[in-house]
Amino acid sequence: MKIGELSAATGTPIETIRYYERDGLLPAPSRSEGNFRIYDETHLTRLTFVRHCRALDMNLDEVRVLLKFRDGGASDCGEVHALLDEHIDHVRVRIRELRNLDKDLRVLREQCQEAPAPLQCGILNGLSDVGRAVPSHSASHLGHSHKGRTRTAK
Amino acid sequence: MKIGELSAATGTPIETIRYYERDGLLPAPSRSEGNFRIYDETHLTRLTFVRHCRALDMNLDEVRVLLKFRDGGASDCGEVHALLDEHIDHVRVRIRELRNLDKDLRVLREQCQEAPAPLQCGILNGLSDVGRAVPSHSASHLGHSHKGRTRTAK
DNA sequence: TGTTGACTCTGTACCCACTTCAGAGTCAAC
DNA sequence: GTTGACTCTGAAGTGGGTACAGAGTCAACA
Repeated sequence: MKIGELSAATGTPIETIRYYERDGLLPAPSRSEGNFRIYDETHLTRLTFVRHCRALDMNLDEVRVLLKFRDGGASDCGEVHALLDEHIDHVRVRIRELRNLDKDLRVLREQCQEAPAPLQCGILNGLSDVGRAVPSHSASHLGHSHKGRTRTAK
Repeated sequence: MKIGELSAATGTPIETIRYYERDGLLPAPSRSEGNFRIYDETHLTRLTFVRHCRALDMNLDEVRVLLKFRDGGASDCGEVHALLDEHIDHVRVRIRELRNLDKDLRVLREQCQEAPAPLQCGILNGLSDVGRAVPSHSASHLGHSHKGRTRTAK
């Protein structure tokens, strides 16, 4: 299987596959005479595993840990459960943060329902207000609500 | 006001203030004889504005747009409303995504309640399953649930 | 006056998880 | 033999900062 086929089979951009190889998540495959990467079933399964983890928003370090367990690095899977539970906590914390954010944004939005001159706009003035405390909802170890990623395949 | 005072007054790391200046979000302030940056009230207000926007999870491009309106770049603030409404949509989409993620993670977690050998662990096997579709909840333009940021001040 | 220590300066590199690009090589089909 | 799709490597860019190194500034205290 060449890289394009693996890409299509897993919905992973080719560049990402090569990146995973450089990063040690995928073992370097054998090569054809013309130096093309040739993958087998084990690569397909492993890449699928990685992509499932990523789709569940795990970072690559977490994926690395799970891969180690998958490769037989532990006698039971208690640590797998712990990692997953912690990850679930991360996600829930982030949901709470974003809900608070949503509330703040709604309050801000209501400060200017009409469309007056910007100088009178309650939104812009609200954002400039030095006295008002900055809401700290997004101060956790969790990431943004912006910036695209995980564009499935090409 | 020197940069350390501005940092304390707004809860913004010094390096971030210099970064905003480089990035054009804050105008270059005047300098003291010893080449220290000297800020006034307008810098304080502007930086506060930027930090409020960031606390609401807007990206710097959105902040730039709002700053332009704030600087008098529009006759009414309809566009401010539009930007805010769109941002609120972003946040809500991300909340929905994360809820779906949470559901998927709970399902996965239930596939292995005991702690058997990793080879029998339903979680690891579930993640490896090539047949199972990768859930595409996080395929939007929105970001991660991981990776820390916005550490308020120092 | 000298020295300490807190503060500030510039410039560069690093973080994550990719993505994009340039320029070259490979290969099957026509 | 040529076309065009595919693949290769290596380097640089993305966002929004963070983390240095090494040098300079400055007020306070002895």
